[in-house]
Amino acid sequence: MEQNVIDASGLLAISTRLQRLSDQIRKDGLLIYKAFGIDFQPKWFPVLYTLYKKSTMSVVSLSDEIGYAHPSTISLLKELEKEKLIRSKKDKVDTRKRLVELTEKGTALLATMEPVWEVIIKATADITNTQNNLMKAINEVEATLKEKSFLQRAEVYFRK
Amino acid sequence: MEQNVIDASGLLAISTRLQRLSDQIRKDGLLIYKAFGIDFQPKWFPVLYTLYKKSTMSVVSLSDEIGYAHPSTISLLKELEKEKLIRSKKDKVDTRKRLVELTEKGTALLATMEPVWEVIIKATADITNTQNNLMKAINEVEATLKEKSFLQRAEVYFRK
DNA sequence: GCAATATATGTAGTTAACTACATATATTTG
DNA sequence: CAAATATATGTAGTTAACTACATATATTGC
Repeated sequence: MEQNVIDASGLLAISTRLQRLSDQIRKDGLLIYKAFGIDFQPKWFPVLYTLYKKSTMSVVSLSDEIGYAHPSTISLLKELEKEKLIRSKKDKVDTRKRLVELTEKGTALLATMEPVWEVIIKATADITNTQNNLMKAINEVEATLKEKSFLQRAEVYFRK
Repeated sequence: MEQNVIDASGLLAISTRLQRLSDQIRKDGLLIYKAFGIDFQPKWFPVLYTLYKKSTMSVVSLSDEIGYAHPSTISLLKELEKEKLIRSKKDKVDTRKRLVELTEKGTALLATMEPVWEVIIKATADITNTQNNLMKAINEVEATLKEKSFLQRAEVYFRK
């Protein structure tokens, strides 16, 4: 059981570790879509999946839903528009808003992806089905952080 | 218990979730160092901490240790050299190698950081001390992935 | 002991998120 | 109802990692 210095530093490097794992999973995700012959980038997933489930949304509500800053969403939408997977129109009631939806091509693509998602879900269940479940741990940590931020918690120990 | 579409997609979005959490923790980390009046960026942590523990290392072995691609390490080292926190010299045995070590300033900085780490360790223990322990979950998942990659696992379900 | 291969370092350019700022429209308030 | 404030979208520039490629030195194998 060799261990590197960063692992040994335990909790200190948690952010680094999370990022590394995220990266690894994303890259494998790309390979899986390729293996299925589907022209799809994992980074598109949050936007497309949300539109698939909610049909029409404004830019900001979409950003909130997927947890991205709105400029990130805008640049994804530009890319998806170029791919003709989504389109948008003005909201007639609130003209500030731009309403985004899947095109027929987009809907069709997502339909072909459903079986791939099933495979991904199974493979991910596979890897997270350990003593401490990663998805559950993330959910729990995010809930804990919502209650009281990391900084606020640190401040308590700081004063002691 | 409101839930957004991405959360509801469960395992599919795991990479996105990991990244978001990593970012949040990193930002709070930066605030904590600031609160302690320490001029330090969380991204420096892996390199500096490893040098603190191992004294002298080559660029590639350092990269392996912290799990980064070597160009990432090189650019961190450049930055740290500008800050006069590290220095480097040629290996006399293998002249390809550049040996990196902390300067006195670097060592001094890290010494002042030890109490901050304690606070960070406590605060992180706080947030990860949930039913499913995040650090343990990460360790377990990484070990599982080392055995057999995500793609290889997906391929098994693909064939079924 | 030289040719082929492997390893170490470095540079250039990419990526996918971010923050800060700008502008247009809606909503609220005195 | 006009001024002040809030919200929605968009642009520009930054960041922190990456991959691909280039070069120099070391090691291996015939």
